[in-house]
Order: sequence, then structure tokens, then C-alpha cells
Amino acid sequence: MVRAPCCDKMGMKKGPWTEEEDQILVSYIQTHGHENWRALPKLAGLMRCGKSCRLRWMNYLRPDIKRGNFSEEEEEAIISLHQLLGNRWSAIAARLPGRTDNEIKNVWHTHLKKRVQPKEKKASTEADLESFFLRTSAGAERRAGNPPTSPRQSCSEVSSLTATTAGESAGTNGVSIEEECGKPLEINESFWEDALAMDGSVTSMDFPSEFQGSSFSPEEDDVDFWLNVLRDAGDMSEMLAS
DNA sequence: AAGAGTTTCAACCGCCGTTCA
DNA sequence: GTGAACGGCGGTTGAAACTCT
Repeated sequence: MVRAPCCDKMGMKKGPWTEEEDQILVSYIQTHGHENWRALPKLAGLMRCGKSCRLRWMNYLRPDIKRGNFSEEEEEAIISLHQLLGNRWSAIAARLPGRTDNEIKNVWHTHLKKRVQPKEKKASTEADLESFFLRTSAGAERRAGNPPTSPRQSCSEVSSLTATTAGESAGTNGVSIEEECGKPLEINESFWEDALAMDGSVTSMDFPSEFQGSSFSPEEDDVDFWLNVLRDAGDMSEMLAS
């Protein structure tokens, strides 16, 4: 079966947006919102595809968009996040307020990619992931009152870890990291509080050093952030192992 | 000054996951 | 259970701007 195009292409305008089109779109969204992108252009009187309207709004017309060049701190954050998340631009953008996935993707391909040596990148990412998981596992053991485990886990062993979301197997307020031959380790709010309390800062977890800059310090109570990082790191370790 | 080559970035395309009838 | 509709995402394109010769 052939899927229908996202909109009727007949008569739809393409290419750069004019100031007038921008004003129409902004005015319509401010008044009516954007519950249905497909229907929006017709209702607003724009000869544009709904997808085109959404892209224009999301990337350029939203009031919370930060314009202008990226700061050094933002660029460093992108490089660090890219090492961890790969080409998941929307996930990276979610950590940089006011920046869009498209903008980050562009700045990566035009500036930042050149800065990162591919071999060095892979090696450091593996080391960072190993260190990260060692610390998180150790933290859970420590919290459970068990002595630190040894020997060290290899990166391939790390890749056997899987994260499951709260409610699936770890109760109502946590994420569990299940090892292939061990009991589930519960990663919940208390875990992170304990980890943060090790010396009073998130950097004490030995999380990859790039994340320790002041421009990229999540709030200590931002548990969702760390849970997402954990899931993302799990995805990344699988990719590295393959 | 002008043509060629390079860089930048807004926008498009097609795929995927989710929702809903 | 199935397929259409839709939003969202990452890859790619191409015109404009810029730099070099």
C-alpha cells in the first residue's frame, strides 16, 4: 500500500518563508494554538504544508528560541552530549534550552564534527561509559550495604545491562538496571540522592568529565535528567558493542 | 572585478512510532 | 487486528553568502 502524502501537494508553496507568512502563522498560533498541524495552514490561510508550518514554528518562530551564535559552553555541551547520545539531535536539543535540533545538527556538521577525532572519540566514550556504569553499579551496591564489587566490569559486560522504565519491573518510582545473572538494581530517587551525597555534587559520580562544566550542570533534584542519561548511555553502549 | 570553490543553514523528504477509528 | 492519519525525527539538499585566486 502506498501511503498518502502528508498533504495535498497541489498548489502548496515551497521554499523560504516570507515575513508575511511568518506573521500569519504566528498570529494564528497565538490565537488558536497548534493542535492540528495538518489543518492549520488551511485554517490560517497559508499555502503551505502542515509539516512546513510546524518546522517553521518549531525552528524559528517560537518565542523561546535563542538566536545568535553558540557560546563556547554550548558547543562543549553539544560535543559531550554527542559522544554520549550520537546523532539524537532532539535529545541533545532538549538539554540546551532555546536551541533547536535542526540548529544543533547544522552547527555539528559545520563546526563541531571537525574538532572530534573519530578514534579518540570512540576510545574516550567507551572509557566514560565504563566508568559511569561502574560508579552507578557501585553506588547501588553501596546503598544496599554491600561491599564494592570486583573485578571491574568490561565494556562488553556493561552492554549487557538493560534499563526498564518505572512500573514495568521496578515498582512505581524507579528504574531498574537488570544484570544478566544478578538481582535487579533499583535506580530510583533515593539512589540518586545517595549518589549526589557522596561528596555533595553530581560530579562525584565520576560521570564523564565533559559533563562537569558549570554550563552543563543539571539541578541536583533533576532526577528525570539522570534517568534519561542512564537510558541513553545504555543505548550507546549497545551501539558500541555491536 | 569576477569567476570558482567552499561554507552555511533554512527547508524539504521520507521513514518511524503512536493514536484512533 | 488493521490501516489511515498524524507528529516527530534525522538525513539530505540547494540556494545564498562568503572566501579565495
